[in-house]
Amino acid sequence: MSDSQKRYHHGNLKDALIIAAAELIETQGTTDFSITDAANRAGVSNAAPYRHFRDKQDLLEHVKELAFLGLYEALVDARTPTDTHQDNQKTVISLGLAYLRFAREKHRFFSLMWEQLPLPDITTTKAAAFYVLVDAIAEFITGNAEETDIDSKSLACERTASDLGEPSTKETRALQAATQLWALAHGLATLEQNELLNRFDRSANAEHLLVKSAEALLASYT
Amino acid sequence: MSDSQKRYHHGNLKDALIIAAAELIETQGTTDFSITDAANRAGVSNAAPYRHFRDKQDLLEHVKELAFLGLYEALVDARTPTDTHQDNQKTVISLGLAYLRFAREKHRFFSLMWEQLPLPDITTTKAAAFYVLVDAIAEFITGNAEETDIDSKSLACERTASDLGEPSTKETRALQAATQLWALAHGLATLEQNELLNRFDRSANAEHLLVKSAEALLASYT
DNA sequence: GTATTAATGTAAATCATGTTAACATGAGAC
DNA sequence: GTCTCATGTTAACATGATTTACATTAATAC
Repeated sequence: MSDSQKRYHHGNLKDALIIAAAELIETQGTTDFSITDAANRAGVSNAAPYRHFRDKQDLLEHVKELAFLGLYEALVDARTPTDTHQDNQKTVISLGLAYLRFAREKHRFFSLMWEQLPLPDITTTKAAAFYVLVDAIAEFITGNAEETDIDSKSLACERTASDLGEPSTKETRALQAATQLWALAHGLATLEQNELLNRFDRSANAEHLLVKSAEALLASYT
Repeated sequence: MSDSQKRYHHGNLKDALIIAAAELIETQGTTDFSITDAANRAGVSNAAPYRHFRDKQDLLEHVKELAFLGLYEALVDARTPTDTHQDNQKTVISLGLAYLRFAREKHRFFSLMWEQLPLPDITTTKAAAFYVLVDAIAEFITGNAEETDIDSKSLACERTASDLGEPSTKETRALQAATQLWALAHGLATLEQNELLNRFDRSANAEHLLVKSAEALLASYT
């Protein structure tokens, strides 16, 4: 009982439940899990979760938030220091590849992230992940690496829509391009998971298609 | 009791249940429905569905198949007779726009279609819908309208992977381009539903982004 | 036509699970 | 130390999926 001695109060049950739920989703093939299982895994009774979450959906939202954090981190890790315009393009593409990799390796999470209807408010981490891509593309368009402290993992999402006011034309173009790239990567990942990718053409390959498409799209911004 | 007199046997319960489930999904905002509700709506007891479906998941698969049929039809309807190469590009784009429209108007279905894990086998209608796009792009690439009876709604999917053998280079390119376009449209639709599209740039617009992207992508095939 | 059989429906029971209510415990404020 | 609130527990309860035993009808054989 060195560490796992039963205390009446867990101490950090909320996070433990989120992690337990995430593990269950990853372990069992499905995006569905039972409150009871998650509670047991966290070592508490099946009613305890209701002290921390309104209902199951609420817990699920927190798992989703965690998933978006994972995506955000995967994208941040994929960024590479850039010097030249050519490197900037490489960075953008490597973000796209990281997106594909994330969708493949965490495909249960990836499904979950887009499963339910839009919440009233966009999640913080969702915006943050999006902005990683926007920033990279903005640098590509600007054509120089006037970096925004590329190493820090601090959430880039402090910058919300209201902060922006009217976005500059250059920023608008970056947003537009980022949306196109995200859509592309997202679609490729989804098609791959649904086996529409190499069903008819065995040689089809998400990475190759992404690079080819990204080049074509970015070319229209040069 | 002109028509709705209670007979012990329903007559066409299987289809009735699929439709009932589809209606429930559309009516209630959620992709979740209860077997009981579907059964009641079809006028039978809650156990009757099990004569026609292994379990709820099985019924859901059939609803999904119906949804893909709807997509297929939406795409077929969006095709336009083509004469010139320019028209061929318009057809491709109009297919993309139809995809966006479908996702918007039937968004519960659209979510459902991509929700679960890949089935062991691709659904027939999924392949058919995909081939509508492939055909249009093949015509675009070929540069002439050597139509494949454009009016018939007969499922284009008779042609399966095994029929294809080694696809020709031209066919491979069409498949590749179709995949890119589908991915793009799918991603844009998903981002729109998740409100990532115009969150930061109010002027962002799925249709506009699709046209712009499609032009850039198709340009790389000319 | 009538008997047999398979298909299809019902009612009732079971089981899992989300959710709530009433009560218990313990940590920190005073 | 006592009070109080946050946090857990146990014991219902409700919903809904699924199964079992039985009922009804359609189809088929004769």
